[in-house]
Amino acid sequence: MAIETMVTPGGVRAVMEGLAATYRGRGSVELGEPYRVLVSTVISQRTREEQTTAVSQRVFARYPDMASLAAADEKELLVLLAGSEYREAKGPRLIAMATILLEKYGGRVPDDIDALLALPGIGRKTANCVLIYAFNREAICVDTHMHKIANRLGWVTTKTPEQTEKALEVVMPRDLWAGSNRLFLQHGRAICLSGAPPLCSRCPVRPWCAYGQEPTARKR
DNA sequence: AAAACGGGGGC
DNA sequence: GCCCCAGTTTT
Repeated sequence: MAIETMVTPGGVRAVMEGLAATYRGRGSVELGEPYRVLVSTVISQRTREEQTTAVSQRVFARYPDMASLAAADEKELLVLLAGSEYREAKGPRLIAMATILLEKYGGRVPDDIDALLALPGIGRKTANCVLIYAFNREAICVDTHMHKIANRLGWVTTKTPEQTEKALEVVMPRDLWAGSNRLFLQHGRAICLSGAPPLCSRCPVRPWCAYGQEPTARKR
């Protein structure tokens, strides 16, 4: 019979501190220029970090601002996007997005969740990332790693990332929101793997984890 | 809520 | 060749 562990803000903080002590950045948030944050975050969708960085550098070198991206040739952009997943959808959406922002917002990135969500190619994950890294806002950006790990820890029992976002808003102390995504991303890549069994024996927060208590790892 | 979308890189 | 991967959109 597993020990029932109530999830509390204090318990969440303990785990977050364990992750912060382990991973790069320590849970701090590095801000960036809004245009670059927006575009690189779209590029990062379903794409590994190394490829995101490489592709973003190429795109920024060719399209340094909103106006140049709005005026981009689609074929040319598609070539630069090689290495980013779903590039054939992202290319046209990036141009459409930049065009809208140029016409309706003077080329600025809106500091508003609903305005961001209304843009083509922008969902909850990307919109919250932009609020956090471009505007230093307190938001929770739930990607697949965060969704998976929050469920494994036993913090939430949710089916969708949006449900996870809402549930975490309740149990996670607000000062930890913005930096949480980076920590969970690194943890998910290094230890708390998606497919194969997670590497629980090397996990810095195993003592607090529901999944880590199970005698035999099973998929979840 | 589940399926479609769709390709580069690592093994 | 096979499988995985910082989601978004459509059914």
